[in-house]
Amino acid sequence: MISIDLLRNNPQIVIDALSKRGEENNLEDILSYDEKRRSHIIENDELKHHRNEVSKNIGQRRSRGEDVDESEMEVMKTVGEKIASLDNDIKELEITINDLLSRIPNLPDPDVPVGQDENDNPIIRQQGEIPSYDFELQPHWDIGERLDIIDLPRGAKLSGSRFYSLKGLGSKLERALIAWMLDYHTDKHGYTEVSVPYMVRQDIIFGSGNLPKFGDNLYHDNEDDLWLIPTAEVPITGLHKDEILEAIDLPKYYVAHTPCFRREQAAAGRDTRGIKRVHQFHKVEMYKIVDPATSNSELDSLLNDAEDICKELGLPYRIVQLCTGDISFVSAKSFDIEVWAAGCEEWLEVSTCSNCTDFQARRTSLRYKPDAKSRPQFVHTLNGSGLAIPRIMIAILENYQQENGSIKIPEVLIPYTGFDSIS
RNA sequence: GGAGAGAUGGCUGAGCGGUUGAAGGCGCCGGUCUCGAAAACCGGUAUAUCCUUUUGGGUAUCGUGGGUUCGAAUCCCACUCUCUCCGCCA
Repeated sequence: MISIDLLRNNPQIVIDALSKRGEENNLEDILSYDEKRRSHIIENDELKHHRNEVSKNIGQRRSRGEDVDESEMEVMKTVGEKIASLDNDIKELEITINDLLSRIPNLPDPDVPVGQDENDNPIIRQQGEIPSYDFELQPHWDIGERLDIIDLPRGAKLSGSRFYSLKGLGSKLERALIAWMLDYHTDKHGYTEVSVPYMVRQDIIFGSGNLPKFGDNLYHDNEDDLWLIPTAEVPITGLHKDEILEAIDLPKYYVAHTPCFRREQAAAGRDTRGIKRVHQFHKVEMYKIVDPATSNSELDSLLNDAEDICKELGLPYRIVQLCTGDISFVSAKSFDIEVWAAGCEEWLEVSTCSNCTDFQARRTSLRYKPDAKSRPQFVHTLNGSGLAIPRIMIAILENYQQENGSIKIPEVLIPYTGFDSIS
């Protein structure tokens, strides 16, 4: 949610920032509803003030045993009716304003390169050489079938297309990756591990910015009105909803493993083979709640934390900055990490690290007091995958192929897998 | 799923329908005292929103949403959540 104050006082700043994202919004409507709302509040507050005075006075006279004229109360009854009707108008205006405001994306950071779509995303740096192989490489879906560790047909039998099943050492590899990543971020990077529900209430998923605009991409349980999380970012954002933190509580670093559920309606027909784009996958997610002044440097360190995982696994990767047209709805500034998958010969997005500034904090009402005397301020929140498991599995399977058809396990994982190759 | 109890400020805990934004206690902040500290004493200590914006003032908020009333923390209804017991269950 962007700040209504900013929109009121500096509409041009908002318009310019949004136009860099290629967004057109009916900001004039919001401003006129806002003006109407405020004028109603002024009128209503005066009426309420009047009513409070008269009622208090009636009470005082009653307690002194004086008579109170019935007609006086008749007059106040009509005042009460007027107040009720204004209350109602104001509430409706606020719902309208809130709904319009909640559909406006975050404003991009001034540093973010201006562009239309992913084709305008600059590559910031590349780490590691793309290895060359003197034998023919297989894509992961062939490897997985040949080694009997990924079972796509049976995954589909259970749940339909874009679901997969793992088996044997494939399952163990998945489990090892999750455990290792969690340990790495908690031990080496100072994150606190949290376990959170995978289904959340509507207000929680609104807070992270996935509703109202992106409900199509989510699974929803009608029976109990709960939403399956598309990422751990959603419940972690909600963890401190409606709280006012102390300055010494910041920064908070959280890491969580959860499954992620995505309907991927918009991606129909894309990436249909293998486990690159699926409806349910595991992910280790990093999350930061920070002092607003520090959020961009916190983004750099978040990105480094995610990169460390790629480095430790020995996977070549590159950092791509998302341009204004490609950053997500909630983000002010984002970097993607893409690892090289040697078998299908493409760069796979395994993490997006984002500074969401105060956008989610506003939606979820998450504030802090800079010091004991000052008023509460919104914190900044950041999130990034650390990392998405299936795509990392793809990269490991494809990049660590050996000439004899086996897969070598990266050194750091062996204590977790208990084996050093899959054959 | 059944039965019962409860929800008040950072915490604890009062609150006959009428100066109750809310007693008392604890905590926290500032001050007095002190060489310093503790103790004691004095003062302050919620959030949102609107108007003025230096100061200040109005309104709303006692789980949430409705209702009764000139006036609701207090009465009525619905819902949510927490706790206890029974049942079921990984």
